[in-house]
Amino acid sequence: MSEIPQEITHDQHAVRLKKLEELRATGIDPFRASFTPTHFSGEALKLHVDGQDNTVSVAVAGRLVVIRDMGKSQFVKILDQEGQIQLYLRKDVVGDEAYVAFKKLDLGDFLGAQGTLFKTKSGEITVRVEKFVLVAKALRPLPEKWHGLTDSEQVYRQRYLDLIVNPESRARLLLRSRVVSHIRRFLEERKFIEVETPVLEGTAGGAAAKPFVTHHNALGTDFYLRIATELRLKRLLVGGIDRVFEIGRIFRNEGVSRKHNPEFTMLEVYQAYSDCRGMMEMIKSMIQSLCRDVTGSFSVPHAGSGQTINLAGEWREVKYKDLIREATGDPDWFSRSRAEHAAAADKMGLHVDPKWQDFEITNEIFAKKVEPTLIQPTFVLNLPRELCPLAKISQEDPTTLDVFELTIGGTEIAPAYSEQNDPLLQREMFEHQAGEEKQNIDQDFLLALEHGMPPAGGMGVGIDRLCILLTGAESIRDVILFPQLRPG
RNA sequence: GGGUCGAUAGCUCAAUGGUAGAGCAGCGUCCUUUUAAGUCGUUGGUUCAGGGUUCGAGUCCCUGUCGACCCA
Repeated sequence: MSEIPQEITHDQHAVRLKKLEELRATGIDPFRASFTPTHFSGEALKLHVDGQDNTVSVAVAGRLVVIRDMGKSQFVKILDQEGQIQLYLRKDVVGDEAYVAFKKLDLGDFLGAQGTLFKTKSGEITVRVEKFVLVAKALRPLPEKWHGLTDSEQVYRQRYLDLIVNPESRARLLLRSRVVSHIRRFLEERKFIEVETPVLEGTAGGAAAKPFVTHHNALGTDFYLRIATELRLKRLLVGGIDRVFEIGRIFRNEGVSRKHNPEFTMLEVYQAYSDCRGMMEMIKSMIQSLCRDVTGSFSVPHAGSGQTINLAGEWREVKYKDLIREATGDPDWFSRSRAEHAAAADKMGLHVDPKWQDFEITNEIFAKKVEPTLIQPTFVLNLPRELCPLAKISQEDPTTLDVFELTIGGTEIAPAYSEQNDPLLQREMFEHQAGEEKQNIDQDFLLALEHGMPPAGGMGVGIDRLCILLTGAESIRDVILFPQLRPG
């Protein structure tokens, strides 16, 4: 797109500036008017009693988004936080002078209006305006009313316009706030305590990801922006906070795509005396309560597959190794050599990096051939032990971990572990990490573990991805108010 | 990082290499229950930027900027 105009660049802007000057010439400062609404639009609409027109008086305020001028009367609509409400103005009610002033208003202006509620012929509850005031002038026009704003760049860069003219965007982004709020209440009811831990860290641990680096001038030190909150929250388990969570912004210095924003929001929850199983119950209850209380539906469309995701009832549980055996059609997959795995992966059309270790080849098959097919909610259990150094080893199969990955719509929504609390084993797991992706070792975290950490279940939930799932959005950018773009 | 596609009026979109248009918005008119209100008239363009080809470029070529999608 072209640059956002800063100067007077078109006639509509010039016309509005002229109107502003005219207002000021008559002693009105359209940016200093005071007005106190009594109700939001949604509240006002509920006050009308059927069959009793013009008995309830309200004062509402909002942005003028529709004008239907009918000569000596007008129907207009204003938009506030709760949505639109229609206003009806008559020349014989407000008076000649005020009516002329009203006609000079522009779409986009903020308006305060006081009047009584009635129902129109076609059944719309409307405010019959007695008094109004221009509370803030808009100097630039709104996007087109029917198509709204479709230019994706402008939608993201000028989100305020998107919110004004695209009701579906507005609903989707506001739903996110309700999701987060609901999660807080859900966890608080279960006696979890919300904390805030540092974004700036000396060691970026808790995950394998490239961090952003920044510099602290006074301390003369580089810091990393956190890539997970895990190691801080586990220190709090050590410190005696048995049920703890953080809904925190995480930063990863990696690609930007439909599924990735460099900063995103993750819920991490840790519960002492619980485990991976406990986390399974919790995530299922959490998501199902969101369906019940926030979105109002247990089924969501999945754009990629055309399927409908059903979040109700019990969710499938399946072991990682079984999924791999199924995908490769090889019941003895895990007793074969790296060379055989590489050949098989190649045959499946996958690119195999020669540097990869054996488990990384298998995991590529999982990522490319298995995960995308897991549309309905699926707990993938017993991941190979190389994949995460922070989880407990499974007792039934010591080559695997006591963990799950909840996958819905072909995307990982929440990984969870029975947390490793053996400090010696933890150190060993860190030091013997395999493969390309290695976590940094946080020595103070190991020291904390040596003081003793209760057994615990822990889980990370990608809030952005959860919102994509719940809203049927096609991109992470559609659930983030201001997604990252190249500076324009 | 690589590939494909895109950028034209405030917005949404047209325009065989040959005079840049429409709808909405704006401006002016008519209309006192409209629902994308309707009616009559009308203003508005550095076609993303910079080069090139051509008698002639919104259109073809090159470079760049920004975006979308796919791949790594």
